[in-house]
Amino acid sequence: MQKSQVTIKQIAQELGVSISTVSRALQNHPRIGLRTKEQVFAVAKKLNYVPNPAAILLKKNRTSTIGVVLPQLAEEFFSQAITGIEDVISEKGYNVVISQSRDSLERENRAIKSFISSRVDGVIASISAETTQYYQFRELENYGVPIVFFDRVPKDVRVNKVRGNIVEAAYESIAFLEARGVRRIAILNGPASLEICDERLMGYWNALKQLGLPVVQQYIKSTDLSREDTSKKIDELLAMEEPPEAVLCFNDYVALYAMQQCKQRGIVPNKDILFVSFANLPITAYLDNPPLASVEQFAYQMGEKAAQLLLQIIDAPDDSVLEPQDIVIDTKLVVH
Amino acid sequence: MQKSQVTIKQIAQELGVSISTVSRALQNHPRIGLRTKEQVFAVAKKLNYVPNPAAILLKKNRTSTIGVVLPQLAEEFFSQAITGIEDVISEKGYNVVISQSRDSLERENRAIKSFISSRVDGVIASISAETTQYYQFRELENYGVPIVFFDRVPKDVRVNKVRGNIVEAAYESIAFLEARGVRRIAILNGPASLEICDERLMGYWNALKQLGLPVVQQYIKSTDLSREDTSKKIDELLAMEEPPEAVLCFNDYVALYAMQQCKQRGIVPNKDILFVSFANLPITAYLDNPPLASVEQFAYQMGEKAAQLLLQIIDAPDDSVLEPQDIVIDTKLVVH
DNA sequence: GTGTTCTGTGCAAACGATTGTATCTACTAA
DNA sequence: TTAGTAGATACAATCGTTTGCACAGAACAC
Repeated sequence: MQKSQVTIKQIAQELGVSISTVSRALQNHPRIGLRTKEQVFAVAKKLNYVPNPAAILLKKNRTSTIGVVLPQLAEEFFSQAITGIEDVISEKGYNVVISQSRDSLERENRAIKSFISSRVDGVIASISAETTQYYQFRELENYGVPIVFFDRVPKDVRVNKVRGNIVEAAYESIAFLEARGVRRIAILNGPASLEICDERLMGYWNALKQLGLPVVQQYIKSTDLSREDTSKKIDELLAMEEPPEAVLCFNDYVALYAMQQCKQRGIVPNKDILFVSFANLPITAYLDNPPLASVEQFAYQMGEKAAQLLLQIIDAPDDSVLEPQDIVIDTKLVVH
Repeated sequence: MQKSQVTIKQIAQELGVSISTVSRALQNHPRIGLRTKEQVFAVAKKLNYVPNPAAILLKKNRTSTIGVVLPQLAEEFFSQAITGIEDVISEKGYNVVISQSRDSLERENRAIKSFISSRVDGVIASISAETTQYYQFRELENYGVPIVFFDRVPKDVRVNKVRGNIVEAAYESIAFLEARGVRRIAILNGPASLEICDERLMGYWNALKQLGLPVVQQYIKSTDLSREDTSKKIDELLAMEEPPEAVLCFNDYVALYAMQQCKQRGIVPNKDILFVSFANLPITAYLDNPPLASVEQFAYQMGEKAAQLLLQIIDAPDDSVLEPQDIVIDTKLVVH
């Protein structure tokens, strides 16, 4: 039943040439004659030859596999990004190994360890909500595995990043609300360890100042992205003496959690209190009462860019020193 | 910067023993003395030794990698299933390579080819909407790669399957509607090539007969799962002289497409026409007007079972002949 | 006829681990 | 004392492929 492994040895035997000739022929080596090449290809096809990746890896030290670690696939943003990555990478003959951290540092570390032992050629990562230190990623670098971060990129470190223009998007969101006459605006941000949270805050801040809106310290909340924490924080906002008229949320999930909590408190979202968020998930199109507006971050494109950058680094000659790149992708505020 | 690969050879040198001793020590071979073992482990740890998977594969012909091909990760059902698969499989030291077919036969075939050339130890698949023939999967079997299908399993073939109890779920859904006094019930099914579509139809059919509900040929529609086709089919139903009072949909996405189309036609879903569907996606919890009820299919559990079955087959001794298994997981109708 | 330059091919040593068999030492039992 | 045995380790072949080097023959110029 089981096909015995076809090797170049068998091809060589069948043709009465040596295995080195076969190997070179299959690689289109210029020193091999045209006729020989044709014969080799014909026999290879006939025998259904599939090169053994292990042997190639052993010689070339390349797995043609890249590892991706991200919070969770169930978030459409990430599954779209994966699709972008896959499209770019599979075109170049690479495979993708995916691991979900589910926002747990421990899972993230496990994934990285597994990437090291399976010898991936590179890693694309979007860090977990718990991640504040990067020694585990440094470990990858020690093994010479290049890394590109996307969306949830670490701050403070010189690394390759692909991310949305969050500062501007946040600014734009606030301006959008201000144009509607809203003045008291809160922010339900994510964990402070993420650079993209700083950026949201910065855009928020800038906008408040430049547009002359009131800056209230208690309007600024950060959550660990869980439903529970989000509910708690929105409750705090609602309980204030002067609650905000609008909330800028870290992403659509946070907005949905918060909006549900509002409903439970008898407050009608987007009427009594307005919501604007990030991600612009396709599912929001099916909501009767989606966030007023959401920042489209072009996840697919981000995945593509990250993959392209990674491949570029992998393909760079070993002695070339590459400066870490910081690619910023423009976002777009979509009004629902 | 780049750590040179640490090999057992270096460990051997450091200790002044032979590489075979090191190899056996690392595998806890009984023939190696306790003291030697301890020393080997200590040095391995010190040098940060990571075994080279290629070399092991070359000898043992095992990649410790399994391939998963499914329609799309963005569907929460599938990302949940992946999570179940990952949890089971990573515990046994396996990796997962994921490929999305996006319901295209060509992409599915490409994924399988790539699985063959990367020598995965096994494959878990949920077939694309376009798939009607299975020769590409047979190809995998030719190479001795075991396959387990889940949810979207092929029909007519003797293969390993893990699937929901769809016949019963469909029956139950119809009974649920009948109990509410509904009599004219249509079905918006998926492509006929999928066994799970047959089963939906069978359950639907059985229920209509046993409950004495009218059987109308034009009430039975099948779609290719796309938004366009779904809109077209629901339009046909709405345009009938005696349109159905309720529609049983292939899954929540189909239901959402259909419901949106209804709205466009000025018909209020779940009031003018009722919807019941499959999948019970978490996102429906955020809808103001979700399908009236949805069949929970326990995707995570399905993924787990599929992974367990696959590992069991992989671990079975080569000469053992295994009967294909058909594992059925109970579903549950969740009323919203 | 001798050297030079191509072209086309083969030999054999890697890559890093596993594993059957051989070897060496020390100890026990007769 | 000596054969026998068990324990600990080493040797070397092997997995499938790549690749530097060697080599053979043909074509060409002088």
